[in-house]
Parts: sequence; C-alpha cells; structure tokens
Amino acid sequence: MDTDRVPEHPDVRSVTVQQVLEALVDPVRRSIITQLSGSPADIACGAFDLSVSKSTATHHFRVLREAGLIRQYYVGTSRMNSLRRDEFDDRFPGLLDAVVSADHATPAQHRP
Amino acid sequence: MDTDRVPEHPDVRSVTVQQVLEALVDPVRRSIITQLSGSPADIACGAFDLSVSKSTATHHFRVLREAGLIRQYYVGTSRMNSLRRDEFDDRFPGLLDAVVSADHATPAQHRP
DNA sequence: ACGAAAGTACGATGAGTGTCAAACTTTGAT
DNA sequence: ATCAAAGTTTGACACTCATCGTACTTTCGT
Repeated sequence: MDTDRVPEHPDVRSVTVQQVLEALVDPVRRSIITQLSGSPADIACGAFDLSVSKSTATHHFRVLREAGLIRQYYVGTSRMNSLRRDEFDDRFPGLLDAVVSADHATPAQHRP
Repeated sequence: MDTDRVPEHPDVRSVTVQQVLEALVDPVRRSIITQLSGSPADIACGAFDLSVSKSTATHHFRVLREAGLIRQYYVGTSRMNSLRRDEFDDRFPGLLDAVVSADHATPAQHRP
C-alpha cells in the first residue's frame, strides 16, 4: 500500500488564525509561500531555494500543509507543492496577499 | 526627571514583517490589538480584558510598541494605548485589517 | 506626609520549536 | 537486481519566549 503517500489535508474552514500565524511567522516557511506565490507552476520540495536541511524542510512543509496553506501530491519520488490560494482567501480574506507583499518589501532575513 | 516615562517608539518604516508577525502571533497581544481596534477611544493598560499578570501584560505592550503597532503615553499613573493604524496601514497595507477580521471570526483561544 | 494605585524591572522557570544527523522507504533508471 | 534520488521519521539538542512573583518607581488623593 502507498496510502501513506497521500498526506492529509485539513478542511480550510477548520484552520484557526492562530495556526496560520504560527505557520507564517517562520522566515523559511514564509519564503516557501513567497516562492510558490510568485511561480505559475507547482514546485517540488527539493526545487525550493531554502537554507535548511532536508529533514528541516520536511518539517516546514508539514506545518504549512496543516495550516491549510499548501496542497501536496506526489509525482514519482517528488513531492509537489501548490498554494491553496482560493480556498485560503475565502477563509482569511486579504491575509495571504498582505503577508506576501509585506514580505516582498522586506525579504526574510536568515539568522547568521 | 521623568524622561524615562516617555517610552521609545520606532519609526514604522524601520519595522520588519518578521517583527510584526512575531508580535501578532501571540493570542494575548492579538487580543489587545482587537480590543483597541474595536474601541473609539484609547485604552489604559489596566483597562484591557486580559488573562495574564500585570508584569506579563507590560511585556506584551512593549512588544507591540516596538513592532510599531501601538503608541503609548502617560496620563497620570495610567499608561494609555492607541493603535497606530494609519502609519501601520501605510507600511503594511491590508495586514492589520486581515488579522483583526480573521481574529474576529476565530476568537483567541486561551490555553486551559 | 502617607498610602494607594498603576506600571515597570528583574530574575527564574517551564514549555515549545527550529535545527540537524542518521536510518529508513519509495520510486525510477540502468 | 541494483543503485541513486527524493523525502520522511525519529530522537536529541539548543535556544527562545511567555509566564509569574517580588521589589521598585511614579503619581495622585487625603
């Protein structure tokens, strides 16, 4: 079986503001969202420009998925990521846009 | 001297998204912002409906002030708080509104 | 002058979490 | 069959931060 290969996605209506802000407060996660937001196509986990190890990246993707911000699906060995923009915007109007454009103005600063 | 009685307020332009999100991720601080946002008048620290001790509240007000979200000034022994809405909206368009209305839909859940 | 009220400052503490390395799993290519 | 590529899982560790109590400061009444 590869049922485990289909990660669980929450109903966006069951996601809380608390969860979303906890997800977006991390610079690495916000960078993932920004890159997704600026890309016309979905992006594989390994194709992101991140400054952390693979296992740490996995952690960040899970947090974003559980916050209802991204959808993940497998293509071969690659895990693809897409922004759940419409659903999310419906639940939290204006929030994603505000954070993304704010982040665009002041890029994420990695710790030294 | 009571120079120390005038707390330092940052120029909102020097505030980073990171700082703002770190400020807004805490439920108590978000509650402060929501209460201020729904009030026509400024509110003294002690007049807020908060579920933490006085010293903890002081900490939260400082974080909000340093994130450019509120302005504080003394009236007698009371420290008044006002939302720096216009300045903040100019720096981070839509962010405050999005968070406040999202928080209004899903009120801050206090830990048990 | 004295005391109460409103906050602030200072440690100390406990829980959370971002980080990594190492071992493992699944898929695709040779 | 074998091997490499792509992620995941599992501990473990370090560091941050929300919280509180106590002591202190400033202001306002009486």
